[in-house]
Amino acid sequence: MTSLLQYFSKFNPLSKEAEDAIIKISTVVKIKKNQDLQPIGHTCKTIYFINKGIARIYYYKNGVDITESFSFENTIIARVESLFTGNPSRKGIQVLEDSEIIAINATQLFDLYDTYPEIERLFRKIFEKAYVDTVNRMEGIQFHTAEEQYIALIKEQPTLLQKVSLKHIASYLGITQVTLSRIRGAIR
Amino acid sequence: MTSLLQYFSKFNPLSKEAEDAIIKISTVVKIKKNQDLQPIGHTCKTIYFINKGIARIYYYKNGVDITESFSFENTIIARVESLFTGNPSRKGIQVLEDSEIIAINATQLFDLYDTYPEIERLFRKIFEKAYVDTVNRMEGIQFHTAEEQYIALIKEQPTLLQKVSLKHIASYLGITQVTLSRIRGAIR
DNA sequence: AAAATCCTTTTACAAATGTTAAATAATTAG
DNA sequence: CTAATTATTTAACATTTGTAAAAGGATTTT
Repeated sequence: MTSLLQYFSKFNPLSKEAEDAIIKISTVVKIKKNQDLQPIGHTCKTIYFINKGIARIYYYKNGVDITESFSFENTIIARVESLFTGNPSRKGIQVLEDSEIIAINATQLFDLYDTYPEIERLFRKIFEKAYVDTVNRMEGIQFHTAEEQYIALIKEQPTLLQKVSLKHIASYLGITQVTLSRIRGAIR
Repeated sequence: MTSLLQYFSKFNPLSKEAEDAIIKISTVVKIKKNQDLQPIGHTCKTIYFINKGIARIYYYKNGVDITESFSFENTIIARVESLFTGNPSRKGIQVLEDSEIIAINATQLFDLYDTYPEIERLFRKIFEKAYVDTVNRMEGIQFHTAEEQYIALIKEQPTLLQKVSLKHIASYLGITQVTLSRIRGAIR
């Protein structure tokens, strides 16, 4: 759990009691490549922290597998559109290599907010940052070409290319595999 | 300020003292059509609530005016990618008709978080909802055609069409005016 | 090691969108 | 009210992206 506490301390340092309270509602999960951490259709009541590995949020659009986002080591992953609304999610979380994940029980976490304002503040800040990242990514999607985005992606996340299949990267960029292949060809 | 307090109460009812504390750091602004509420380049230190009117967040991409989002009566508008990071924003907020806006001083608001955990909770919930809306909109942008989005837009926000020029709607949808005209022609 | 499966690239063609310019419609300013 | 400006539509053509199918690589399974 050290990496998790270290991650937290970057947002909002916690008292020992608050740290312990979070650890008490968290479990470590080991999960094999290509397995679902959470299946499509369930209501999200867990916030995950990736200790080791890579995960993606995905869903099906007209029968086609779409990757909504990737998450890397030492980051949080959650389907917020279910977590914050209580609605079942049409999205699943899948692990793309053998991974070690910390699962934080969100129901119990939200209860802790009443006792520990510092925990509420911590997660407020964590999700504010995630919100900002999402706004910035939306700008990318909407107003940059697929080629610009692909170039930015391999610059900012070079490991992604080695670990994730191109079809997932293509759907993440909102284009087909064929178009991504063409872009790769054009760059060379 | 009644409408603002009513808006708050839907997220997290406040004590009288907390309400007063927020009112104390808020001012009412009247602003004429097409004026900037906040210009491009400034660091966002204000959260706006639209009492009356319509506003949009916009910026320039290769010299072209792009609408990132619209906001309607009885909603909050803020450039979160500046508000939460302290970075200057490349985006501006413009009003699209004569409007009445409540401006909440964000610096002072964030200070209130220490004294009033209920206020911190209120804005946590407000921005959690905004985050969810953004995630859902991103899904729309990336995986629905412009025509699907336009049809959804006029269904969900029929007033938009009467009040906003088509070029703003086009850039909001990530397409050119010409393409939007074709879509409108095809629907008829 | 061979067979089977999955991933990636390539090709040919179709469909959608962008660009530029002109024509028409609507709105604003004097 | 008219002129000027701005907004919207239409047209012709170029470019991009999608679709479907096939071929070539790579990886996994038996």
